[in-house]
Amino acid sequence: MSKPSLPQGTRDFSASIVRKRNYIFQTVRSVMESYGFQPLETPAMENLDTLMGKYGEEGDKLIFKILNNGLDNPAKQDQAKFEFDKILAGKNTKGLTERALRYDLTIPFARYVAMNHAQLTMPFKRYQIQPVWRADRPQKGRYREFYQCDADVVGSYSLLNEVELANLYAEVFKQLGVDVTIKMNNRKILAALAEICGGADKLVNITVAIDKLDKIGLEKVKEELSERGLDANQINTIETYLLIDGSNEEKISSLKKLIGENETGNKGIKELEWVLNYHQHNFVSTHLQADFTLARGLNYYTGIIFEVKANNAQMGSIGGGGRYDDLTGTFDVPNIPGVGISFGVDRIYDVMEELQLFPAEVQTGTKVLFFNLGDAESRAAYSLVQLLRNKGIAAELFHENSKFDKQFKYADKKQIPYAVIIGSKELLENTVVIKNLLTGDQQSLTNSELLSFAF
RNA sequence: GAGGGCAUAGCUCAGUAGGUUAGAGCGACAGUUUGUGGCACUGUAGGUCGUGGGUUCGAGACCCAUUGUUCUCCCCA
Repeated sequence: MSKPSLPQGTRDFSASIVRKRNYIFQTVRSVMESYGFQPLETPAMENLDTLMGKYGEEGDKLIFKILNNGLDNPAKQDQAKFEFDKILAGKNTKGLTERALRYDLTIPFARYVAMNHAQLTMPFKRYQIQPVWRADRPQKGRYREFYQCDADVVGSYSLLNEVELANLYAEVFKQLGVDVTIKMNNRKILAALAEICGGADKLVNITVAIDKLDKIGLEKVKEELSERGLDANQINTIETYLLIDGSNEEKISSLKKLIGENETGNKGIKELEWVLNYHQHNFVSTHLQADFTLARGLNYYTGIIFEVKANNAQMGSIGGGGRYDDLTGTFDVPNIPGVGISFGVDRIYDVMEELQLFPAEVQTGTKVLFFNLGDAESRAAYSLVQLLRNKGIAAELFHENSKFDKQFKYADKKQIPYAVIIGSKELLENTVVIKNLLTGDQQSLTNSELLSFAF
């Protein structure tokens, strides 16, 4: 047996990391619950049909497929070889694989809504926190298994959803202590820009190029636009658009001049203004920023789009989302609109680690360690341990009758704040010695005093 | 899909121009010290140098291949 190892792009999480990650999950979960979102969990695997073709050609390649069982059955080997040849010819894969690991949470959610829409109370608000898998080449901050954390509302066209989702973002990051900017734009505004630049068919080219602005800079974006077939005049218009700056109000008024009478564009501006103004007098408004350079790569967005950036950290977006019109159309259930957001848990973790935002309490494990000084002594200790555990205090009895030295070291390593010592003398008197391992102070307590001790 | 870097003890890494018996720190274990820890000191264990070939009198080091890992680009979270 060779050295055990981990599949590429996966990670083990040790205790302190799990605790910190759970702290993020719990915060997100409790805020989502307080906004009326309900939990949903879907299977790790979906039918391959459900996933294929939903993420574009590149995405299809990154779906982890699960090999069918029974392919090694001698009676079926000819069939298996025949199916394999079909795959080599680029044809269907049913004979060898018909299931795959979930690639994101959105399509499984759409599948769920399509299957259950008749029973669901609309608008339906769900959140989902589960791992997803991608056969991507791992690199910094990118893994083959990672968690997504999504909240979506389907069956409602109301902009109040966007208002609440912006609020939800602000609330979660306030609770986590991360100072953020919530950037907002509207796909309708980008669509208007495309129309002004000569045609709606240019929309995808324009959004893909603009999406890279942060990364590659204005000049490179212009080059890319040129490569994608836009002429100098059109690029000039886009540049004017990208250079719009100032406060939210100033930006919108500049944009209105540029957009002019374009109907889609004005609708988009109106929606954006409405959501921004809704938050005028609360803590959310200081975080909201109209940003017309925000594009987002995914093409299914049709209305307002979001992206969250941490203000004090070098890090890409730590959250994103937007409105899409026809989530379940691909499953033949038309006319269910939706809007959703997502939290980038791994990146949020990195930001919080960098800025040291995890509270110390996150790490507390065992509160008290009972020393083991022999069979009779440890029996007395064990019954006290159980009583403390029943009171919700994390307690342990050291399992070996080892030297003091060793038991102390165990407590140190696990950062256990209290030690309780029951020796022959204490055993006779029904008392314990409790020692604060940080200060070194110790005192003698009766057993009943120990049970009401403030740990 | 394309292109780089790295691979030596449980962990982090040294290892000069190829030359005897491959080192350090941390960690583990034991002792100083069997009812009071963290420190200190002393000692012990732990390596077929990722794998397979090749060059050489001689390879941890050089060459080729292979596997793993990591990073960049594409794409994405």
